[in-house]
Amino acid sequence: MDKKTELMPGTLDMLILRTLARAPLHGYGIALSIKRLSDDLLTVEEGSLYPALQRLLLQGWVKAEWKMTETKRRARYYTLTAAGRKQLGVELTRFEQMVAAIGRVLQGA
Amino acid sequence: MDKKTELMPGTLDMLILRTLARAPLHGYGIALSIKRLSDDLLTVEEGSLYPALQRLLLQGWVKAEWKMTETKRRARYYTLTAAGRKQLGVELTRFEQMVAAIGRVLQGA
DNA sequence: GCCTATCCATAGACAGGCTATAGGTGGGTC
DNA sequence: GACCCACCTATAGCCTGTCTATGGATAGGC
Repeated sequence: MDKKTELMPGTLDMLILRTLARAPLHGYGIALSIKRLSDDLLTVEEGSLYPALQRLLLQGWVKAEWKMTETKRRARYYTLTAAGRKQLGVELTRFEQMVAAIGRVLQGA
Repeated sequence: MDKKTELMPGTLDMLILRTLARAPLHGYGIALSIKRLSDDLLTVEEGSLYPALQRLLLQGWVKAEWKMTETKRRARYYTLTAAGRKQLGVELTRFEQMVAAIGRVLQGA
């Protein structure tokens, strides 16, 4: 009955890449950043986040290394690669096109 | 390698409801309408369209009846119900919120 | 007689997000 | 000392939704 998705399917990779384009971050930090910037409207569940990060690693769009956080915890920091930056561009363009196209259909030109 | 989706997942039901809000149509006509209004950017495959229509029927958001087209063909016309109109509103609101939220994340407020 | 556009519909594959679960640490409170 | 909260990673299995691949049928044009 209730459509409960907390994300727009297909946009998660783009959101992660965009977040990492600002600065390297660990998974938890990425989720927090997205949540905060969206005023709590977008919530990235762990079960979505980590598989997504695995995908991005496999594609070579991000790389990862273990570091210590400021709070002295072990955490895996993800960094955008050059390919990742390029991919981000592709996805941004596609997203904007899609939204524009949907807008035209909704509008009923 | 190639992200090939012709639609933004999760938006199809909304697009169909919006299309039917203008006038009752058969499946093929719905697909054409969306394709044209979006300047061919959004293509609704049959394998997506008919399952979607079944969903909408089950939810009671549209009803269907067999009629003849202007070109003398048997075709199943779908009409928006009151509940469907309400649902369309819900989905439109949600979509706009989502897009706005994503925009904020991309922007990096 | 054939081809294209029009029309319906389903089965099965597949991607991606969600639920549920599991485990570990630093720092504060009672 | 026991406990809880915030922090942090990760996986298995489910579910929803879209795509691919089929299958079938008819009207009209060439």
